[in-house]
Amino acid sequence: MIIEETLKISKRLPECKRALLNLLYTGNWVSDEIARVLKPFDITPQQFNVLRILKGRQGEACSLQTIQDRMISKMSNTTRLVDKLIKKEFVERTQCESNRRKVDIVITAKGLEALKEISRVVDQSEARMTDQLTTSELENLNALLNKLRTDTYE
Amino acid sequence: MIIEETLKISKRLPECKRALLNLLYTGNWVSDEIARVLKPFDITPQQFNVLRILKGRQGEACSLQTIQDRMISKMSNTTRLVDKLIKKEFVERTQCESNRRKVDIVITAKGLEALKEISRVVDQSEARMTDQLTTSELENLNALLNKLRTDTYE
DNA sequence: CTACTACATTTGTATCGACAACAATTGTAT
DNA sequence: ATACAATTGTTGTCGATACAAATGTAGTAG
Repeated sequence: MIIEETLKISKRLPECKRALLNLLYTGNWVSDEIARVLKPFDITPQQFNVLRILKGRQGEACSLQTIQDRMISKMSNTTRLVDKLIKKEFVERTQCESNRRKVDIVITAKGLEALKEISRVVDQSEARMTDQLTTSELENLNALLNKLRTDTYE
Repeated sequence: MIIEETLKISKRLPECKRALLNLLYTGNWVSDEIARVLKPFDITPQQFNVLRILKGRQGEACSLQTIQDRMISKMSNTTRLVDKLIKKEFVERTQCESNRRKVDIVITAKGLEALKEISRVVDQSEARMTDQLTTSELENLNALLNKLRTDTYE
């Protein structure tokens, strides 16, 4: 269904507005679905994202700044996001030795375990959401999104 | 720049995960930019979206439910979002005559005026964000996003 | 008419997030 | 060495948001 139908917009939009609208709408469609499957595990998409980032580091510690940089949606307050993960005992925080301004965040065994379990249903959900597109269409989509973000003013 | 580079992900992701990650990241990239240009006008993307929806109705009243349905990102509390627009005198709320459960929301002259002014800078921003893609690439992107959302289970 | 269900919005509450001020540490220039 | 700026993270505050319960209205079955 084209985006104007979905949002019941009467007149046809210029292609540039259509694309951005479609991108935002589809992005929300995806993140709502992810949030929905995460809900039973009592974890937010942001928290899940952080756990994945930490797992990707294979045990190596990570500063808040590094986490921030790698998050899908940048946050203004990573401290308190990580606090929630500490409360759940999914991560641990220690002061960094070499630079005492920094903190070292690492994922715990419990965090890895939880991540593994949650990833199963997220993977399923992700596969289902993309099953309308072939691999080459997905590649095409990736290429277009990358090109879109190539801002000459940056 | 490919998404793994941008988010510094070491291993190459399966195409399906790449696409969803890219979609979410690029969606945030767009909405952050829109929020940034709206900021000086002291209006949120959501509020701006509602004003555009109401303008699209050409003076015809709109219920909260209708607004909700047409919003890019669905909200759990449209009442209070509209309250903010009322406080700014951009919209007016009256009880619907034919069905007193509903409320009629209409955009005011002041709201239309503000929307017109704000739209100028938003249009510019939108044009700039998409200037890396040709019209046919934008059409292609739209088609892929539409196809992605074609969920067989809905 | 009454009871019951569905609908549309509002309100209460608890959490989340943005933003700015603050604190601690490190780097740098004189 | 001292002063100043930059980096990194934390905390306070306030507005935004999600979610559930409540309110008021409409439709419907008996």
